[in-house]
Amino acid sequence: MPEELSKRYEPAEIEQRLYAFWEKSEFFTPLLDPERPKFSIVIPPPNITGRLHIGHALVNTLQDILVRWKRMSGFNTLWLPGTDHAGIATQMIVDRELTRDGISRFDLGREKFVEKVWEWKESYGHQIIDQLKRLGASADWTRLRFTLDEGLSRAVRHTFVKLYEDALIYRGVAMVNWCPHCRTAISDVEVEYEERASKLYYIDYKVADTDRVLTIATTRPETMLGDTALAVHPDDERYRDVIGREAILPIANRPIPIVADPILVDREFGTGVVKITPAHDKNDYEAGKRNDLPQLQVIDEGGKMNEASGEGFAGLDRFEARKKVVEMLRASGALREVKDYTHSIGIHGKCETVIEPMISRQWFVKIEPLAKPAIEAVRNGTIRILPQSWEATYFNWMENIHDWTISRQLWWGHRIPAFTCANDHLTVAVDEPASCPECGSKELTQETDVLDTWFSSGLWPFSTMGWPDDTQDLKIFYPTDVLITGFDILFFWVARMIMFGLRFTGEAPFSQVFLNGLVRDEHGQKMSKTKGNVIDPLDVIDEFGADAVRFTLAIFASGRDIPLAKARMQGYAAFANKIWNASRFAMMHIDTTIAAAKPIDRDSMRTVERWILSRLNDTTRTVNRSLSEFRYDEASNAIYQFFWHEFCDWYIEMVKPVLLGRHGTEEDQQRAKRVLLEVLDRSLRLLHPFMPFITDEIWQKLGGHEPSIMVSPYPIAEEMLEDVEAERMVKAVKAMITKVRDARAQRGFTPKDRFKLYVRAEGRDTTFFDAYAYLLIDLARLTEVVANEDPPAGVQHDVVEGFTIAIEFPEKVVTKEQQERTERELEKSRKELDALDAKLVNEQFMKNAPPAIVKGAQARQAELRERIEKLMQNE
RNA sequence: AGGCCCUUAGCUCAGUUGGUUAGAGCGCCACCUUGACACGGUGGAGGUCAGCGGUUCGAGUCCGCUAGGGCCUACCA
Repeated sequence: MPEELSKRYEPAEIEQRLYAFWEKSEFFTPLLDPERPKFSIVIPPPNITGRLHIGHALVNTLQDILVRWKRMSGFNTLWLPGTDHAGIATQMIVDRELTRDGISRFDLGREKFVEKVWEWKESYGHQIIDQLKRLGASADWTRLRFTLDEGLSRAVRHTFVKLYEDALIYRGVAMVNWCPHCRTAISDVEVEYEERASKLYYIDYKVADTDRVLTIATTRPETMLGDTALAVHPDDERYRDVIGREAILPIANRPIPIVADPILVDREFGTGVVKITPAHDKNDYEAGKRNDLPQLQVIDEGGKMNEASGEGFAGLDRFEARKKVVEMLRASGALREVKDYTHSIGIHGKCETVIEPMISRQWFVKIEPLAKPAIEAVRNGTIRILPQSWEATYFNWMENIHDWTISRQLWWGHRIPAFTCANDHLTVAVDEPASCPECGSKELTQETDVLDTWFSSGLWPFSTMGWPDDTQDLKIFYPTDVLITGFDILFFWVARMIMFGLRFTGEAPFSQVFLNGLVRDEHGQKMSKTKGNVIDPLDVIDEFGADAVRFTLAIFASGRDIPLAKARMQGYAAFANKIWNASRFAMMHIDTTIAAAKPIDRDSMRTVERWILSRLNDTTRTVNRSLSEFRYDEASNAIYQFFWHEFCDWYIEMVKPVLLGRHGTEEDQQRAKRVLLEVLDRSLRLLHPFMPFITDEIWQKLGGHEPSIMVSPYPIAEEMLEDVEAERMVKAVKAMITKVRDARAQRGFTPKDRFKLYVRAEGRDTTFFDAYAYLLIDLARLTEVVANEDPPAGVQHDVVEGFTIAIEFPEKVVTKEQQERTERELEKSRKELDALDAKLVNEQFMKNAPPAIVKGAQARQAELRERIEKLMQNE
């Protein structure tokens, strides 16, 4: 006998207790059994600096649903969790803490600082993991990894050395994206472009030894201090005569050459003359190399003007310098014009600082040889990216990919395993060599730069399993099956994992990638603190329960962006309560446990029982199919509709007369209890991946074979449970009941008022009425149901699902609204019939349409004719 | 500039390979404290599927154009 439940579902206590139970029971840890079919997935490692936001909640809910589904479906399932050291972000946080204490990291020195960051990590780095647990994430915490762990660090060094030996990593001087705030180089993908309102300054440059003046346009006048040439298009008639001459750089009064460059200069744009600053602009850098121009750096690593920028400028911030340059130009009359101008500028996403292009010595990955097989893997279907439209984006990026700047001038991260000896010989090795292999020098210094964080996360699917060692985990769980992550890190992370995975393990690290959309607010706006529309997952878990939050995220997750509203969570919290109460009702009647229940004798079942099992079966099929296609929305919606609107609204109501002893035999009641338990049990198991807490709480009380629903088998659809006849019959009964309720309401009667119903079902077995009259009486609240008998004159007829029905109301109270509605319905039916009539005499239709469609149309035609006829009799 | 996506009920969205009467949640209106649940029940209103054209026996669904919106990529001074 199951225990009783409280009247309302209270998630807080239950969630905590159950999660502890699951974890203690080691349900999250798979077996080391290579014989069993496996399912594996790795978490997109959240930054240790992170606090669970709604995006994390989404991506981890989606993973957990998949993982719980697969685990219950018999797969030896591993969800491998971990965190990312997040180089810049973490360093910034600890930096800020130091600033608060009045010191800088430079006061501490590198070693002490890194120690400090580790301390910070120990104190705060697990916060996000605890928060994932609140969501119900069933990851195997015994395998928790961190990108800076010794094991993963070794994998990183190993990779670096391999790539270096294969000449795919090189050190070189090039123009990179430099963040003056973080004082480090960053890669192309880390630069975000923003449209900003700015100014376009037109500046006059005098041509030496002539009267000519050339006007150039620039958005960055301060960089003119580093100009080393002007450029025009070689075919531009206007400027042909000045090519090869010199221009005088205003302010600095320096002569600079005027060169011809067809690549840099667009004749149509601006004045057709361009200033060239090879040290502070990507295009100019290239143009400088083409034209053999000197590179004059005028801005330093902190974004301040340096000595070379000239007297009065050195030490000035680049934006201050801009103002000063403009002032001076204006004063000297060289500033011809200033126009408003909107253009996109590069920003460092982490700190919002405007990127300064700089020439510096960095480490790079030669990416093309890695990209090629990665493109091929997606092209030939080894890896599928879903929704598929992302594949185009992937190809577009991979085919135009640039070398990857992997060195960072930070202290927190994987220090590049490159060593330079006193004689300047470079050695790259996994472990620090005792002496220089070339000259034997013992004076070795390690490269101070660290690696881009994404370099280590790019190895995540296999570094976390123990690579480069040949471990059990790798043998059993690699490659993984699916990767679920946000589309915003397709380039940062997914592409790099594919490249590294193929290169180092010879296998694609996963066969499917599901990219989920962005969580937005209810009006499709991006969530942001300034807009005040941020939904904090921890708050809503407190408010509505983790199950409701998960379900809300799931029911929207089709791969598109998710418009999230608290109202929806409230709705699904209500759903949880509905589940709770339906179970409560069931438990009031069920007198056995799942484990002790006898198998159902299917032959003895009545139509409504066959119907609900048929519906459940269909739902089961939909859920399994949808989940295999990442259609979380479809899957969750199917269960929701089934549970609430078929099981609760209809089946429970239909079974009440039997359960409460108003109808049927003792045997009927026993069977009804058994079916009720069966449907509840299977529904809960279907629901479990979406709503793990409430389902387990109830299910454990129902006494299953296993200690928890999460280790019980997931339902699969069975062919034999489909029952077309039962579905048709119940559909008709439901329609009749609805019709009666509607007619009653339209006439202004309340549910207490009971009437007599006449049903005409020509040619049907009258046992139908013996079997179902009680349902009509009970659910439609009738006095009696009379079969195949004419009602007294004046009683109105209607036709429902092939049955003619008539309700005997005490008097003909037909309101105006009622009359109008009937007329509207009649009109609609006539229109539809006209269209059908036309269709069915159309030879083309009869010839081309499939027989089932034609048959359907004919049946509909017959029904409409009868309905119109009956409705007209009423008038 | 190139690419991708979107436009269906008041709001937010589903709608499989074209096929009977276009659905859901919330919101709205009316009624109901019926022995699981008022976080509930019952019934109802509400849509020329952005517009135009085409293919087809048949188009929300396929094709083209137009309008509006979003996203991504790109070195436009």
